[in-house]
Amino acid sequence: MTLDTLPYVYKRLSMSGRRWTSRDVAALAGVSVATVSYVMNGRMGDRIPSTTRERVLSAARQLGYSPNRSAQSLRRQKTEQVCLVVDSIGVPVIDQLARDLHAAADEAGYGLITMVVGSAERAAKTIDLLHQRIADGAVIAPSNVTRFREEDLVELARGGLPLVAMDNVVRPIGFDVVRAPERDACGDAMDHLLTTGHRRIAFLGHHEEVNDLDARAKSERIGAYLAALQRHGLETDESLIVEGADDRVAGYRAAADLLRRPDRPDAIFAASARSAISAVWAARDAGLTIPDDVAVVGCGNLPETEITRPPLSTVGPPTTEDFTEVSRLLFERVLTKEPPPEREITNPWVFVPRGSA
Amino acid sequence: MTLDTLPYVYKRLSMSGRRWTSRDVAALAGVSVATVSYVMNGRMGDRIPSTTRERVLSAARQLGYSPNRSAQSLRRQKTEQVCLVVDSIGVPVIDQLARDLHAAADEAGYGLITMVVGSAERAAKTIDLLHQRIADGAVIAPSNVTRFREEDLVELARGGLPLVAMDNVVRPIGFDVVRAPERDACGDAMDHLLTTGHRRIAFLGHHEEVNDLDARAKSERIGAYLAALQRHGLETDESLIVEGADDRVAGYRAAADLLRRPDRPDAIFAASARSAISAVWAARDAGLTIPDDVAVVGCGNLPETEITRPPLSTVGPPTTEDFTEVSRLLFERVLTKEPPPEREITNPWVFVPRGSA
DNA sequence: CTGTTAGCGCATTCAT
DNA sequence: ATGAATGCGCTAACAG
Repeated sequence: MTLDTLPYVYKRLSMSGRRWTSRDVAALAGVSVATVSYVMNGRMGDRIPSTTRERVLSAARQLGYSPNRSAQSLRRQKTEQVCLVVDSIGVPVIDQLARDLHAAADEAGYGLITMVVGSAERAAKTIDLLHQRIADGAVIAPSNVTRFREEDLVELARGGLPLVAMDNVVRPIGFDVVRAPERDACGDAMDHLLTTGHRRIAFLGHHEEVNDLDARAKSERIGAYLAALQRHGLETDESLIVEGADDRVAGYRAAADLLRRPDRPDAIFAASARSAISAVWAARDAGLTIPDDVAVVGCGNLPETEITRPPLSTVGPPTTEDFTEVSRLLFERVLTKEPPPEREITNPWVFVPRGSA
Repeated sequence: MTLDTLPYVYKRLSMSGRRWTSRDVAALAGVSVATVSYVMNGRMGDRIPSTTRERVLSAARQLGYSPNRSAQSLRRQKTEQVCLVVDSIGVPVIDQLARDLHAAADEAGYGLITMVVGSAERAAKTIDLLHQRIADGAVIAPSNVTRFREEDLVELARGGLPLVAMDNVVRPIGFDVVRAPERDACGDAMDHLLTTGHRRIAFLGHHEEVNDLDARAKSERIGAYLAALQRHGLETDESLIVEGADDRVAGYRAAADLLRRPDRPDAIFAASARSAISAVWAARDAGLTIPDDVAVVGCGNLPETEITRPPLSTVGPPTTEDFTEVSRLLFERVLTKEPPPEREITNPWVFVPRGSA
């Protein structure tokens, strides 16, 4: 039976943009929808004779049929998708996370959808979508811009959504938490700078953490910076703290401005690796020697730290970033019937001196 | 009526991880599911008395109810999500695209899901998901790694999926196409290099385009490079063509290697802006002067081009990258009943000399 | 103003 | 080995 022999109604429908359903395939193949379902899902192994199977497959191919995902999800009570929630893309560490999670999803036969949450508004919307079961599980990734409230995550988990949060603040209540002890490692780096004689240390920060007092208190990086100054009996010079200097261009401009000043800093502590790299360039462009004239330290362990001159000293995971563990936690939750106990993992963060400080 | 007064069955269900449905809310509020639906969707404006509305809302809040997205999508025949298909994240131009599309989606009340397609396998899977109507429309973004076949896009569009493809090859058959005439602009840049006396021009390329002959023929950037050499009567020196040198680290290493050679190139044409920036660094680290010792040109107009020394000459859109047009095209298709005619837009690409060449 | 009802497209028991 | 029937959770006619 070919398309030409179809009743009129089908031809009409094919024109009207309506998509084919399993019923259409069944009709064309001369079988019932159940059989179509069996064949499409490869169920019932050999219980369907290959002639029938072929007939169905051919009918499906002819119509360009593919099962409707919404209907499937509704019926199966799962979407076979997991969701990665990040607050911005283009940050190298996020890219790595996406790659690792993607690999795990592929292996489990799951899809990965990424939601970029750049504002509180979109954060709320994303929480909502997660409640609506747009995915079978989610990784909530580190947030410099937006922070998710613990209670929202708890509620999500209570609703049965497998969840892994990468966060240093929220407690693991019904979900897993992966932490990175940034504060101590940043403190080590600051100690290093201070014990090697640096007294005017500038801070290149993210957006909100510098001016929003509440955020500043919570941000481990600027928190460690401020605490270290205090610990060593130094006053903080607010003019050395720059807001929104976490990307490459802003970082370069901020560093260049700082280094042009007569009372220029003798060290720069950058909250991102990208701005630290830019600071290295700004210093070199200003004719300064690193680390003698100005020392530079960044946060985050990018491969790029090894192609700067001198190599960039950073605070971060001891080796390269790796999120296979996070992915494992998520899929353990997603794939098992009974949810595992809440887990709390702390990944190492250390100060890695490489030459720029 | 509070949770305490619920029949036993409900309490049990609340423990078993089953999620509440509109029926549960209706029961708790003492109304019908229709009313719940009306209230939840804000339909029937004032036709629902506020007392009833409040009762429903309160019941929903009490149960932590939110409508099941799969059921909603199935019933409404739309997901209210659009999909951005990219081949990798972490590429600045993609980030901008995501931002612009996100803005448009927000405005239309749509969600944006991003699918990262790093391999042919995942490309096939993504096409499949699109067929399964995981979204109401999609933007297929420029692909250095994976290229989508025209026939796949055509089939998708024939199925009624609003589609915008950013591609220089596929024809707009049932969908819109946005092009960037990279070839001519790259040719201009090469002409500039060649007419200013450069004879040994290296090429830093993406992965496949260098070694896969078919891909090389299709890639506009290396194509323009090769054509320009030929046009000016120069032989191509394969040892000056480097594969997989499109990211920052690989670009740096490749450029450093090239510049260390006794027969080092007198110019570097990079297929990405990131590798061009790395090439600038490599040249400076090698003690070479740009553009006198070695000229550098990149592809793609990043803000960063203006913080290199000297500023990076690039091939790309005349101003900064902007994808509001792409977003507009998509949502015009998504939001209108009758699909607009196929549109084919060509965005300008030019050679912008800035100092490095 | 609100309840009843009929599907949306699919997977799955239960018959045969 | 296959078909008929049921319902996943929701929306939207239609009735009242």
